[in-house]
Amino acid sequence: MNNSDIKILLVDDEPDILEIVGYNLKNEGYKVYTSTNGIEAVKSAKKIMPDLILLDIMMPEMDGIEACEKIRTIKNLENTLIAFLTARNEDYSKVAGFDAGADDYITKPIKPKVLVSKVKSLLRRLKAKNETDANVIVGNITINRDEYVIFKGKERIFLPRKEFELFSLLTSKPGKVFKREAILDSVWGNEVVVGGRTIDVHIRKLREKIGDDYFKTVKGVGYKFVIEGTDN
Amino acid sequence: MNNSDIKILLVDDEPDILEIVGYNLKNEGYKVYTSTNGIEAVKSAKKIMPDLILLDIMMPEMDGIEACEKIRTIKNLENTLIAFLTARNEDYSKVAGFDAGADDYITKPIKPKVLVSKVKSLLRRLKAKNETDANVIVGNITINRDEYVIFKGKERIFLPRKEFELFSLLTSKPGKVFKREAILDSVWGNEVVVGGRTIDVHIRKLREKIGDDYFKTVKGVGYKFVIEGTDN
DNA sequence: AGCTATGTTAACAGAATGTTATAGGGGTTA
DNA sequence: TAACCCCTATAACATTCTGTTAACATAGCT
Repeated sequence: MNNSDIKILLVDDEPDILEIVGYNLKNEGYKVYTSTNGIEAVKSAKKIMPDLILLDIMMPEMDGIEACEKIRTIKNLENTLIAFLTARNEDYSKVAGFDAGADDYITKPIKPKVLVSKVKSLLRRLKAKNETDANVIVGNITINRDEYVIFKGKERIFLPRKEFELFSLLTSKPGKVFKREAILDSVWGNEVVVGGRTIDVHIRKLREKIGDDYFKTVKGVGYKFVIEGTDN
Repeated sequence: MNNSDIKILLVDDEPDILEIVGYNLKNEGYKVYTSTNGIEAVKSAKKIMPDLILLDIMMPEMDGIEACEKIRTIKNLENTLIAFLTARNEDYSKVAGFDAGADDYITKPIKPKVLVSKVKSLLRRLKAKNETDANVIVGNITINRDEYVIFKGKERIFLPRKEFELFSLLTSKPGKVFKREAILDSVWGNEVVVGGRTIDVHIRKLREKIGDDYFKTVKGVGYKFVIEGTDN
């Protein structure tokens, strides 16, 4: 993503701030849009779909916090980052305690370099956020390797390590039969030797936690994961 | 920030060094650029805007120290790290005492592993530097990196360095499980070796100060930070 | 029935982590 | 400099959880 593809909405009631900050951001190649109050900001945000919104807290009409809350309710703006601009001497607690859905705050007076640095940092976070959503989805099951958690629909299921690895393996190719030997190799490693029933017990636990129907036994061969309903 | 986003400018008049060092750095996924003298290096630096410059001291045309000083006067390169490459028998004091603005120095002969390790360490510092001015908000927790202070709601909590670093890391991606190994790398540095229980004790302290529920253990893997209430 | 492969359960052992206390390093104050 | 405090790491012990196994049950096939 090129900088010129990145849209930043800058909201402040002081024209000076808009100018200075806007100038610096444009210099970095970002597309900059501005608003001077909360109401306008919310409208603009809907239209523009910015990647990042810099929001002054103290504003006429609608203050930054309220605006932030409004924006957070807009579906398409879920992935938009929001950072508050606050005067240094404003009580942190005002900001900190406020669960308005902001991702960061930047203290005034604003130093251009610091600002740019923060913006970059924020956008890196956005990028990371988008990239790491590398969740595997099979049927109504979602596997999040990052968080070591799986979802069955909206139900969150925690699996201990070995179970998670086993599940991970089976779901990596739904419908494919994994031979016992192959499972041992993959989950336990070729060096480790465990008794023959160990796999069965783990399958049992998976069936217990996730549902019997997802795991099909192929006698004399191994196991396979099948997507709900289908007989893959 | 992915490794492939990181640019390293390598400056030395010996082609062999450029090749060997360059090879090792590329292997780590960094983008590597080279120059063979100081003048060229300064020009390249302006264009490339590298994250890190490895600068030989003894060079024709313009030596490393002078080049370093020039580079330090360039605005956009303020955040660039510079490390000197020095022969082991050169007087350290010349280098160390020299206030040319270098961030580190690496002694020749260069051992690839040591080099890579140092580079990683330097880039960690860069990252830390960039993130220093980010006040992150996650759930009802606010992190002020400038002052090594966090807020839980309106409660102000002070954390010592290591604890803060650890907390900082975990909160950088709420929900994500950080493996012990990764935590050591990030908070302690890959060179430092500390006992296995150290992480646990630090986690313990964080739990004590911030709340048990925020830190979840994933046995055999690591720890993750979860936002209050949610089970992320 | 008898054989084989898998299902199921509970219990155990050890690994992994939780917890507390303590020592040493480094800095600060009197 | 001594007395003190804080941070950090480690040791030592407590606790929890996982992985494995044994033992028995069941199913399908010849």
